[in-house]
Amino acid sequence: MAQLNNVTPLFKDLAKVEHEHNIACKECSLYRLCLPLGLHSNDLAQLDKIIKRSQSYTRGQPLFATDTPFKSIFVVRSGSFKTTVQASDGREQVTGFYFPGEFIGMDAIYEQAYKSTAKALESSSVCELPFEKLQEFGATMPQLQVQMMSRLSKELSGDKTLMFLLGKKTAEEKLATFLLSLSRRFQDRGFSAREFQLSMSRGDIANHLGLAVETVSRLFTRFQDEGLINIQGKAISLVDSDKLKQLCG
Amino acid sequence: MAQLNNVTPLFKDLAKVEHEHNIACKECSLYRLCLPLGLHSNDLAQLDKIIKRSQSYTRGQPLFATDTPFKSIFVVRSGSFKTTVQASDGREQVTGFYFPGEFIGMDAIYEQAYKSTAKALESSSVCELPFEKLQEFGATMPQLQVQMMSRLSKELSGDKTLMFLLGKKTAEEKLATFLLSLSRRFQDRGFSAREFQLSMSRGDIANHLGLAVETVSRLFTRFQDEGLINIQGKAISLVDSDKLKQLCG
DNA sequence: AAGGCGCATTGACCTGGATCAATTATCAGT
DNA sequence: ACTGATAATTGATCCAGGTCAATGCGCCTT
Repeated sequence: MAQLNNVTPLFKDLAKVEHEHNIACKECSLYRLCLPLGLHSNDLAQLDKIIKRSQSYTRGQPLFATDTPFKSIFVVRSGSFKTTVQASDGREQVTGFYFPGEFIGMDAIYEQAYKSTAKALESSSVCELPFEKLQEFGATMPQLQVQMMSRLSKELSGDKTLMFLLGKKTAEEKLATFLLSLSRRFQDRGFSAREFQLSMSRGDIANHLGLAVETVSRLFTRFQDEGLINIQGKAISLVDSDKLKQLCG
Repeated sequence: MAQLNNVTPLFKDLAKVEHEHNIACKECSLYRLCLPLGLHSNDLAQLDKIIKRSQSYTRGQPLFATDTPFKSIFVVRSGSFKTTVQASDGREQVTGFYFPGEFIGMDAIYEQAYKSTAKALESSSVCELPFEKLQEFGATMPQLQVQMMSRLSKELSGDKTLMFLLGKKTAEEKLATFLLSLSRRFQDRGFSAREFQLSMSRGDIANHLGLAVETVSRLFTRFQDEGLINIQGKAISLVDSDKLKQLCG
């Protein structure tokens, strides 16, 4: 329950020590989730040199904006981010939420410009990977290229799943799926799969799932009434994740 | 109007000559849309050797099925394909349509298994790129890796756009956007942006856009009544693409 | 040319979730 | 501790687009 009331930024503790210091990749607590995985240690040392480490962002601060030139890919170090695409009429779609070890900005490689906006959801930090350097290194480190492609492919695969969710699932299924996806990601990062903080607003969740805020709010209440979850503000606890799993469709 | 009544497979003529012969990449009419773009000619010759060329598929025939091991990426040579993701309850989402020069199967790299199904929409052919070989070559041809990443990134970027469409657009906006996207792709391939054949069924279109078949059918009729398009079966002609552009939102 | 089958169209009706509106929490800043 | 702003909840109503049902149209097969 202590964790439920913990209002410090998500994952802060995970990278607490490293946050202020320029710790090397191989000492980083995110190592096994991150890009360098599988590199030889001399290659890793090389990579280490080009990474701009632990840049900090506060809640709402943009990591990059739409239509700015592409320079770097970012890896979340601590905290969390959201990405959105906008239409000229102001409508926008939250295309993803990003947690430590996840990559942001890969969809900009082709156009050589960011086609989305990334914003911090809380106090967060990233490692910046200058893409040009990454390419240079790739020439001598095929393993790095494989890793990069693998990452791109993973996001692609996730996007297809999201397309299914947006196109075919009901509101209930959407929200259940979303909660379990978060749960799994928290678990992968060594946190409780049962209790965590939602760093994004109800509005962000609704937008991401193609729903209205009111619908999300009502569903949270209903899920709680039905004993599936326990939610209080940003603190959520998955009481019956089996039932939740069934609701995913 | 002749083209409207042309019932031969889409793009057949584009790759007609090459279709039966094992023509080299640099002689291929799709060259400027395809992977080898930007490779040095000796690298290209190498690549040429590993490509399994012009395999043919008939309407409805699967290129690969969900959960089969990942071996190759495919490039459409002629005709067209659709990809779908399925849920256990039978629901499925058409995640994309693919035309000559476009890549299929890139979302399988990470999982090392296809997580979607690809089916030919008409008589079609592909070039198969064995991924393992592609990786080997990548070690000595950084340019190839860049191309691959660029491709992956392009699809990623397209998927985000599709997410916006699925999550935020009205039925009318969805269909208008879809038609113009097709139009642009036909144009890129040297065909008329105004008149073309829809190789996919109304059902496929509806599914892809997160709509019911009936809605798509009604919209086609309405667009025609309003003088925006001319449609007769699979043959469509964009009469007022400016107005159509306005409808995209 | 007749029958059959899948696809497409059209009409009538219904509903899940959006929208509108009114409170009520929550929280950041002083 | 107070306060204004922003986010979240809850209720009432509405409508875009889904569902159901009937019919029409190619197109293939014999």
